[in-house]
Amino acid sequence: MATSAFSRLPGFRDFAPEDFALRSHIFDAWRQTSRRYGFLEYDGPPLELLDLYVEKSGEEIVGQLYNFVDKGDRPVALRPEMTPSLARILGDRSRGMAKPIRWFSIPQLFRYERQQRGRLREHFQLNVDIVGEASVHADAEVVAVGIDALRALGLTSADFYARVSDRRLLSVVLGACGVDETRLPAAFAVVDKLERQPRDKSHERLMAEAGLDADAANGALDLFEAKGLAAVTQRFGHRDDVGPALEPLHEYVKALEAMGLGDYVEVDLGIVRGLAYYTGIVFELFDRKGELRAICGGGRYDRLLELVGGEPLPAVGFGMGDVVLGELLRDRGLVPEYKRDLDYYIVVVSEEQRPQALSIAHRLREGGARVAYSLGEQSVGKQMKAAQKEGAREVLVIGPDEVARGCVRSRDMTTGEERDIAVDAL
RNA sequence: GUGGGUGUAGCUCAGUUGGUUAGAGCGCCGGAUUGUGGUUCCGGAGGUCGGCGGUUCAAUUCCGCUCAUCCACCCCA
Repeated sequence: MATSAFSRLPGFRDFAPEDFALRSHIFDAWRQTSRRYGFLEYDGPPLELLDLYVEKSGEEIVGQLYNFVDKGDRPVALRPEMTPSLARILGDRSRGMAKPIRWFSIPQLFRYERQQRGRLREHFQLNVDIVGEASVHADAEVVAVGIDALRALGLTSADFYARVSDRRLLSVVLGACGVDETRLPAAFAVVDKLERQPRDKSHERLMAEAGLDADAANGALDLFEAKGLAAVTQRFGHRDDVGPALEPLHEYVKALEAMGLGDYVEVDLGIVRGLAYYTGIVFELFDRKGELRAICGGGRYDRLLELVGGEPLPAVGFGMGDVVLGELLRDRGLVPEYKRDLDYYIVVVSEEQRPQALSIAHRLREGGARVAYSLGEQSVGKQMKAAQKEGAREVLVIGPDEVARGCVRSRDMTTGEERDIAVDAL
């Protein structure tokens, strides 16, 4: 493979028109869906102070950031996610804003990691957030946007589904299983890994890291493998701590069912999500075949705004990346065929007619039409070929005869039909 | 960051058990067709066989390193 002296940085993409078409297709669906729910679009700078990320995720995340010291000696980083920026932006102005705040954004995000399928060093992510509303209906609304954004791209419940959990419920269930409060973070980490490691390994870790005995660990694993809320309700529903903690998820699922999105939702307490700032219901969208990484992930983060120095406001949101989504659309044959599209191609028979051709082209363009013509001197046959390649729907031929008669010869490129059109009628 | 697979034309891939000028299809450019596209036919351009080094009379082929890419791990925004 011939490599130019300036190769593309690993994990970064070029978007030639064919690639850009898919990107636009995805962005259009994201924007239209978000707006249908009343969300407003915003953006922030791609470069932020490093501390914004260290603050909420801890020092260790720095290893995955594109960070450097700028010329003003400020430690800065390319944004790896949007939520901290959102929290910062709102921190400055949320006090004066009507609640709930419904905002969305499509930022390009960066992370310095080894790339793999569905995971690059740069991607675009739809971020949808509701700030200032603690009701579970905000949680339901947000996940509904995520589901509908995918439906807008032609995906159905046969292609993907949401797995939802609630960290508060998970905490009390683990407590009921016998996990000591101080061991909860460790237990969360084991639960997060449940699907990616064999059961006996999880069992071992629950004992070693979460402090459970063999029976308790088995009981907990049975509970998580059962999915759904039934097993938890049956076993712990009567308890004062677990019983009430089941309510939010029940209401959440009921709301989504009322929207007609019940087929898309499955309760699965094994969904934890890595980020430390989530405080309540969390969810991830996966392809049904389980071939790809999570398409989307989010949840409630009621303390983040305060943490970043803003007004204490409850919040819920998600991020949906364009990379995994693009893979899924490709796999399901849902990428629209790329085709060039032009309203008119003007064929100039000889150079004497070029001024008339330019005049017509300009008039048509002012009317909003997409118009092109050969920029060099070429045979009519060549120009026809070019018109075909550029996807022209109609060709306007202008030669000495046409000029003499004050018309152009129009050819419909689909039917091949030709007719004269008076120049004034264009 | 760790381990493994892969790397031949713009794209998808043949091929070379180490031996003169490395091939196909698609795409691109030109011609048949100097006032009419799609089809067809003919022709052409395009490759330091990812890079560097080693072994050899000879390396695209074997070896080492490196880079890129893919998979698993790690991590997950």
